[in-house]
Amino acid sequence: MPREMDRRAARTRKALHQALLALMLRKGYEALSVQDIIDEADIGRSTFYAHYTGKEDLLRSGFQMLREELKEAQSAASAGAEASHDDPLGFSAAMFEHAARYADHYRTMIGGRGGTVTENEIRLILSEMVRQELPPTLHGDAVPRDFVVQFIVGAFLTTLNWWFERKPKLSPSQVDAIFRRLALEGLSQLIGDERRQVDRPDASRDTA
Amino acid sequence: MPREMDRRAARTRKALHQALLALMLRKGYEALSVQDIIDEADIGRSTFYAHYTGKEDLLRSGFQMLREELKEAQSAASAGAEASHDDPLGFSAAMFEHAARYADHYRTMIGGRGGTVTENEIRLILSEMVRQELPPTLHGDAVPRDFVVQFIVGAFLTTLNWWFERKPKLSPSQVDAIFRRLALEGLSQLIGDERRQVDRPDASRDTA
DNA sequence: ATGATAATGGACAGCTTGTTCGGATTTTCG
DNA sequence: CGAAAATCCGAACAAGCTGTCCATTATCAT
Repeated sequence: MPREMDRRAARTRKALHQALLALMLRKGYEALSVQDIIDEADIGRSTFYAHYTGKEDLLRSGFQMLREELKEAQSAASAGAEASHDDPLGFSAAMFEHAARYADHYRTMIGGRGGTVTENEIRLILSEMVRQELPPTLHGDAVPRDFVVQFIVGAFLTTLNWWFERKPKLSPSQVDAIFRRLALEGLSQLIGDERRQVDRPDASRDTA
Repeated sequence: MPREMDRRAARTRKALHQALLALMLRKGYEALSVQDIIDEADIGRSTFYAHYTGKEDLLRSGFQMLREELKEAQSAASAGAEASHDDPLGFSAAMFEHAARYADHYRTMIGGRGGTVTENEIRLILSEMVRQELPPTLHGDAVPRDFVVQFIVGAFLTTLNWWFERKPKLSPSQVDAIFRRLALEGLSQLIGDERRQVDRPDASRDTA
């Protein structure tokens, strides 16, 4: 791999990435043909195949950057609050921040537009992040560990999708609050179920 | 729509549905061509287009049956336990039973194999079911109603996918128990977070 | 500037799609 | 049973996409 890339190559790749992003927002990934991409980017056919093996390759390479940056955000977040195992979803705020900054990219990945490949990819990334944050032991063995991971990742994706589609005006921290409320405390509190009326921990733990 | 269908037409459609199911289990939906389907079903090209406008049409028509049966299962479940608003996820057990019976169908719809169309379709079906079961008012206005719906649907799908991919031996009721544990009570109880150690309601409510 | 290197655009064969025929076959109904 | 009606079939089509090849052109290092 060439550490420094020819300027032409760099420009070509950038153009392709931009074209892909724009088209995915418009038509979704699956409906896209290589033809569409090179038309949008105004790039020759063979040029495309000189750089990537197909649209999936192009897509994946686009993830690389996001993936690394997200990992950094996680590190930063769980380093700040060393209480990683105390608040195992502590990095959720950082994640929503990151999503807000790259809203367009996330939008293409999540919900209908993304398609199978994209969905899988982001699931893997998030899964690993969650797995790291999760404490080594869970109370009781009733709920398998890998299920918990999947559950959280699913909740992330659901939240992101709802955010972008329904309430794009909400700030990352607002979304994070809603997410945590539901994922951490569960549905019982929200739903009828008066009996359990939960003597809630009075929510005055610390700052908010 | 012909109330009674010509036997030949019925056979053709059945063959196409079976072919689609088999191929989706093998290769997934997106990767499928009409060519593959008619080869597998041993049906002429023009015959296919005489019945359906394309593979998506065929797919959707396959849902019809499942959709109706699932609705019935829901009705039955929430009729038995009239406490619909008391235990708003009371039909979850019925849903997992249904999924177990039509495991092959569900398997094609969920997780990688399904593709975008399928995923959307099942999301819609489940969303409506959940929306009906949800009580008219939620405690506090912190969490928007439609978000709760999406959250539950997402949890369903996550659970189904995990079940099929990782622990296909589990019984519907076992899966349901795990699901309810996480969705209703939330993560706090499972995860470190010793402080909140929840004075749990002693779980001796009534029958189980 | 000049040769070496790499990106580029256009053209190619192979495949899938969706449509349109006429003819063969099966079903339905009298 | 027998005829009319409906359905299936196979072939052939234009159009579109895919992935590869090669000659041309632009950039890089010296």
